[in-house]
Amino acid sequence: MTGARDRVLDAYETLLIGHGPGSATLDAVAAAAEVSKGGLLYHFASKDALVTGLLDRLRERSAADADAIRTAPDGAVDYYIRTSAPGGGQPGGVTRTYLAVLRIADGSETGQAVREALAVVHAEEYDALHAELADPVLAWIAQLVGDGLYLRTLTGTPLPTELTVDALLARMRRYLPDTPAGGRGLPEDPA
Amino acid sequence: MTGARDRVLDAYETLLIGHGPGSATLDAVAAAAEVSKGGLLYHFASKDALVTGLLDRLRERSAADADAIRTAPDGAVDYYIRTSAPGGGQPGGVTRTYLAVLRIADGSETGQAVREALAVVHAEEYDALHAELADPVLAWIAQLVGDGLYLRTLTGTPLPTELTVDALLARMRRYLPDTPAGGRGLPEDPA
DNA sequence: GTCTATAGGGTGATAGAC
DNA sequence: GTCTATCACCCTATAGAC
Repeated sequence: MTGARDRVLDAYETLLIGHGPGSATLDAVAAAAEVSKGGLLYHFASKDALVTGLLDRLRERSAADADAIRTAPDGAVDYYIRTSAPGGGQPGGVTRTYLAVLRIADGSETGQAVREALAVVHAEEYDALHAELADPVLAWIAQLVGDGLYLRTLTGTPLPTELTVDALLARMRRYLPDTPAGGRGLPEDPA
Repeated sequence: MTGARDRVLDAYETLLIGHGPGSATLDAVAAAAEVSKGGLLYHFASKDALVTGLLDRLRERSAADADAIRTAPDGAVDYYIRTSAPGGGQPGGVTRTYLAVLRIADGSETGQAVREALAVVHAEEYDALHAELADPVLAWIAQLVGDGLYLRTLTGTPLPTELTVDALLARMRRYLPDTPAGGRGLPEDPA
């Protein structure tokens, strides 16, 4: 049985991703986490505290993910693109938390803290990609492609049917100086 | 003096982009548009109608922008990337409307209509890029890079200081089959 | 056409029992 | 630690004056 605190954060993430910030009320979060509203407010004294808790989780997971990017067996770009694509995130990984936090990055007062946390995540991702790619512009392009995929997930727009992440990666690999050996048997790029 | 209807939509966009959907209440929109709440509700009978009005504007502007992409003097990619970068959108252009609509793309009932409108925009952009680039995967990469820049604008994350849109475009141009002649005197890529 | 006033529903937060 | 009950507030939408 996982702790109530984590269940609450999981529920908050799920509601933010699936139904947006307007539906992620304290009542709805408590219900989804199977806690009473009072129980929720025992763990997180206010809605701001709930947001702060989610940001803390984001920072933890982002740091762990930066390591995962650096040590990914098929290379940083492969890992980053795959985890950015719709459905690519693991439960418990950064991706879900990141997508949830994106939805509360508004211009409000607490939104400021959210944006600062996101800036840190972006910088960590970039550094991890840069560590493998050396070329700053190339690292940036790789990150932007991944971020574009995040935006697709965010809006729920399906990927064009004739385009696959494998094809995307195969093409990007062409532009990269030299990714670590082997690979996972990607299809050859037909173009 | 522009019509009240357009002023209301402008104000709604501004609030969505600057302070998020939670702050874009009818009161706030009316105040920002310098109309009374009753006056606002005369033009848009409900909040849903306001959203619908914004989606209509998005569709109009997206169609116009797809043409602009196709006829851009420095090429489709140049145009798309530049208008996607933070600060690249013109007032009255798609970019602002698009960024505003992104914020209301939740999983609610009206959110469904929002997501469908966004899917149309994405498809139109892709087709316009594809028309110039021929290669589908390349068109997709160009679009994703632009979308990554949108995500940066959305979260307010500043671009890494050593990275400029000009450098990004110079590098991407290398990968493109052959962009229309001339260009705007872009700096040579130092790498 | 544009406004004021108000009804009705929902949200965040507190108090206090167990 | 977790729950129920309740308050004060804000938001959407309507009714009706001008």
